[in-house]
Amino acid sequence: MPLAEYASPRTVSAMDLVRLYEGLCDRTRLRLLALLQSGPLCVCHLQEVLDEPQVKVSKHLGYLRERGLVESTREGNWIIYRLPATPTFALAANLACLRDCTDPTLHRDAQRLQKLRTRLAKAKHCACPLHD
Amino acid sequence: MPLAEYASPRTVSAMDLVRLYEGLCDRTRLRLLALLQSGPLCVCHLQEVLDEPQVKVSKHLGYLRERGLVESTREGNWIIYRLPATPTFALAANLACLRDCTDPTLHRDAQRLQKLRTRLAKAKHCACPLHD
DNA sequence: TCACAATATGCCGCTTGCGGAATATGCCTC
DNA sequence: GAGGCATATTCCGCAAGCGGCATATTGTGA
Repeated sequence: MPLAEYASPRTVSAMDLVRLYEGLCDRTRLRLLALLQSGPLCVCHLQEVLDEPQVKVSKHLGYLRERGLVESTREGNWIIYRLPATPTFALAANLACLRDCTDPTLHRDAQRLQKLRTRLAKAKHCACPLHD
Repeated sequence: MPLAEYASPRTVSAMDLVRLYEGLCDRTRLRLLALLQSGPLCVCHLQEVLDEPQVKVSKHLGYLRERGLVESTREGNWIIYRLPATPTFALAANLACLRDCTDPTLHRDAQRLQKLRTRLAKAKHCACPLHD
């Protein structure tokens, strides 16, 4: 999605930027954000793709949510995480940087997510509402 | 300066990005980077504009230098800090965000720097080689 | 109401960051 | 080479981040 499509104001305070960068300065959180760029996901799928313990994924998602880098909604037992509907310009710019990032782990994550998606599309092994 | 003028590769590793964001996620460091966008500066001038203790300024500059967000050269007694000659795309993008940032402190800093520059241009109260 | 599934929270130990006081380093001048 | 200036480094104490274990919360379905 080109940056111009984001309607949020370009101008923010310095502390807004600090909060953004606090969210971005961890490898696991960058992996989560990279995955969410392909669409909303529930925690269990993020956990499966990252192959990290549930508590670790949950805490990092909470950290991102506190700082407005992701949003979440509950759907039954599941909590769906997504990128904000109208991200700030700075967030959008850094998500674009993340898309350009050539990193073996991010690449592997993307592949694992794609496999997960096709697997769920065929045989619904998961009750997650994203894959009805 | 438009982003397109930066020749550095767009692609970096995830850890490169983490190191960048570690440098960016502090208010004092954002103030330093904002000031350096108007050109190289020695520590004493940065310290004067920020009105912060010398050790604090020096440590944050060291932190930025370790992560490649600034470069430094010694000139006699003075050490001149500047933004990298060829910043990464991600750094350039975030410096642009910083320029768009409307923040009272950043604004005050910019004004203080301008006053300092004109003062030094008139009567050379400072031996700093940047103002010969 | 009970068991279960998905997710979050509290606590602990470890590491890192941050600010400040004191001290060290490097360079210049006399 | 002694003294002074600009800057960096070393400790210290404190706060915050991070990972893991255990446990709590919230919702679902029988």
